[in-house]
Amino acid sequence: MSIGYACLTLGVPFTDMKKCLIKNADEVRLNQLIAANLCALERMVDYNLRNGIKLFRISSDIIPFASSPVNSIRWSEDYAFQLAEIGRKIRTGGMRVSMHPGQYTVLNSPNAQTVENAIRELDYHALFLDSLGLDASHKIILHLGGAYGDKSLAIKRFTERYQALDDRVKARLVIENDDKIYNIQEVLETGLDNRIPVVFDNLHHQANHGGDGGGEQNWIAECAKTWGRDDGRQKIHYSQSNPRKKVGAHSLSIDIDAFLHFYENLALPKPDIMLEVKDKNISAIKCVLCTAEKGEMGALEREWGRYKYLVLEHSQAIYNQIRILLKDKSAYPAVAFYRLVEEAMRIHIPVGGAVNAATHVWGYFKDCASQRQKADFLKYIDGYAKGIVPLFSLKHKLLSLALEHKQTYLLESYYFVKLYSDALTTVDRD
DNA sequence: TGACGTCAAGATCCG
DNA sequence: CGGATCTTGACGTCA
Repeated sequence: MSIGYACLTLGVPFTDMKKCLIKNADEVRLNQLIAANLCALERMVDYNLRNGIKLFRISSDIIPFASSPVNSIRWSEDYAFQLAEIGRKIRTGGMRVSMHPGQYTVLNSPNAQTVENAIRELDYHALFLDSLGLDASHKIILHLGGAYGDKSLAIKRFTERYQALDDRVKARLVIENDDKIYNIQEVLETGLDNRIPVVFDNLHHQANHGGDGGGEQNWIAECAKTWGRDDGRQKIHYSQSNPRKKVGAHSLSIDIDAFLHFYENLALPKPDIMLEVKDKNISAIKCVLCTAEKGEMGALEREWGRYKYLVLEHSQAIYNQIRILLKDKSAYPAVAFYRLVEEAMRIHIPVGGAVNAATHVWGYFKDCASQRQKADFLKYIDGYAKGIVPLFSLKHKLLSLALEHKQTYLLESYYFVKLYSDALTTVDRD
């Protein structure tokens, strides 16, 4: 059983996917982007393996405009060496990857051009995974598509077009219930009829119920039957909703107690679990460490190193509690640790806490920073305390310093993860 | 015709 | 000029 995350790796430098506008997509630009994105992918794979993350979704943006005529680069040949090397790391590390074409890849459309585009897009995804040298257990996930006023006809069109796909695509394709149109019952029927493995998505299921087939654990058990010998372990998608946003929106982070409740109810053998959550790899590590059969204290201490300034700015008291919790090196209090982290994150940042944390982080630079940088920092922290400078501007200054002075420990700190700062200022209530 | 979802690029503003 | 902030793009379906 593996737990993983989708597409983006937060808090790890130089893992961003680069893209461009279609009007700027000439051969030179596209080659730059492909080369940069493959480097980024390799960094993500390295990071995942360092952190025990064995499941990962590769962004469809990895090769920009791959299925469009604007991109005529023979990337699978020109970058064969890099692709093979990344694939070798994935295989030898025991990692499983997947890809998920977006909501605009619609195989069952009545529009012939849309279908042709969808087929090209699926061919691209299969070629990418083939170029990594990975077997058919590394999947491509797709939704059934639109309803067009007649679901059974639309499913029939999906089936016909599925059957006509290239064998290399068919070997990898799996289908998933969506939150609006096709519920798990309909997807499961389609999967059984066509021998296509089915991915159960719990949040889509909440939004779009199917039939009376019992609870989500029953559906997961039914979906298990669609996974054949060459398909690898069953996969599911797990996410929690963000109560501050409209229904169906993914949560900022995974609530560990709710996750463990779900996890413990899973029948054996447990499926691979792809988390769909805003804080991506950060929640993936949380769930990996909290379900580890024999946890290593070192891994927990590395996590604490990444969380500490973030926790400190929210609550000095919880910061102190975690330090005490982690003193006993013979224990492995992963769940207790994450409960405290979550509790800290629910506390609104006090000005004093933010100043305190920023001052701690500044401590890394006080010997190496120039006079100008020092004056700059003092100006920012003073401005923040007076309410003139926003907190994220102060943090941005510190992040620039960390980059310039190559403080790799700080660069991996969750203190700088923009998502957590944004969440404090963004209110999107429905 | 706009909302949907997503992220970074691109555009623009500001000091 | 560099940094901060706002807008656009790329896709297809559906109300």
